[in-house]
Amino acid sequence: MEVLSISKVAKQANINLETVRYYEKRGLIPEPPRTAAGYRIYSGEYVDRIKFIKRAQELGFTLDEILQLLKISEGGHDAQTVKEFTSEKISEITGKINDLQRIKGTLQKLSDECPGSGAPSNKCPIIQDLTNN
Amino acid sequence: MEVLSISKVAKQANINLETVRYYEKRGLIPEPPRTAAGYRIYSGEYVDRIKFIKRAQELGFTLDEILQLLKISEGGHDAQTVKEFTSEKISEITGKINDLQRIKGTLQKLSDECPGSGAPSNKCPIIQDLTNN
DNA sequence: ATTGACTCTGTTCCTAAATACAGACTTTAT
DNA sequence: ATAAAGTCTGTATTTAGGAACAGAGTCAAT
Repeated sequence: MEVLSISKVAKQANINLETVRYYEKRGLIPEPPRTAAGYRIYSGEYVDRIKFIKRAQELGFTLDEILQLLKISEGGHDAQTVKEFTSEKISEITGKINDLQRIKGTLQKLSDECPGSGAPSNKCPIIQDLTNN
Repeated sequence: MEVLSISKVAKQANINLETVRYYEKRGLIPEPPRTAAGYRIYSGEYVDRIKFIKRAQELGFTLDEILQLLKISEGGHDAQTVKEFTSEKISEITGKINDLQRIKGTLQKLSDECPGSGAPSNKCPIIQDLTNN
């Protein structure tokens, strides 16, 4: 298993070195083992975990929500808890997918209509996409 | 067409009143007409627009990105610009949808395995979802 | 064994997005 | 016509998420 210093893990995850420590403080990544001198020792799994965090953020999750996701996926919870949590998150995510698809559709239409022979009426109210009804 | 004061528009859009003015300053909503005394006069369309903004944020877009989305959808841009913008956004959105679907799948699996007869091995590394490969 | 590159903890600073406040005017309801 | 509620502009503060020091210790290469 590869061994990484904090600067290497940061570089591989394409994140600032200070942010790695910040995530540790937030509990988003486990405290890694240390060398005798106190240097943090990482493995590749940390890189994946950090990448997951960054991507989840881009998908609109806050760090607190991401922490919840990570915790629940690590097991050790009773069925009741898992059921409740997942079903709520799943419907939330389904809603996001839906809305993104609508926006995507609108952009597609906008693009298709655009080279518009001559029609200059390319006005596509994207707002309608997320108007619930 | 309904006429709304700033506090009403804020309430309907479920947003802080100050944020309405802030969005106006950022150019996210057009400057509304004013009464003789200088009070802003809104219509229902503003509510929709604000809701769109809030939701788009939840989908991971920044206010600057949302401004771009709104502008492009309002027409008046040359084909070249629209094509470039939309194709980039579309692929970005497609990526988001993809990743959300993966997370959703993992949560689903987690939930399904969970009531787990007796198996206490409900450990579902959600991180694998977004590990690009 | 000294120089340069890393890392440590702790504190400070920064940016985006929002929210709060101050002081003055306006409108509504009594 | 007066009090309460709403609004105005402009400035200041807050929060989340990070990024930047400062001062001290550590490691690797010459």
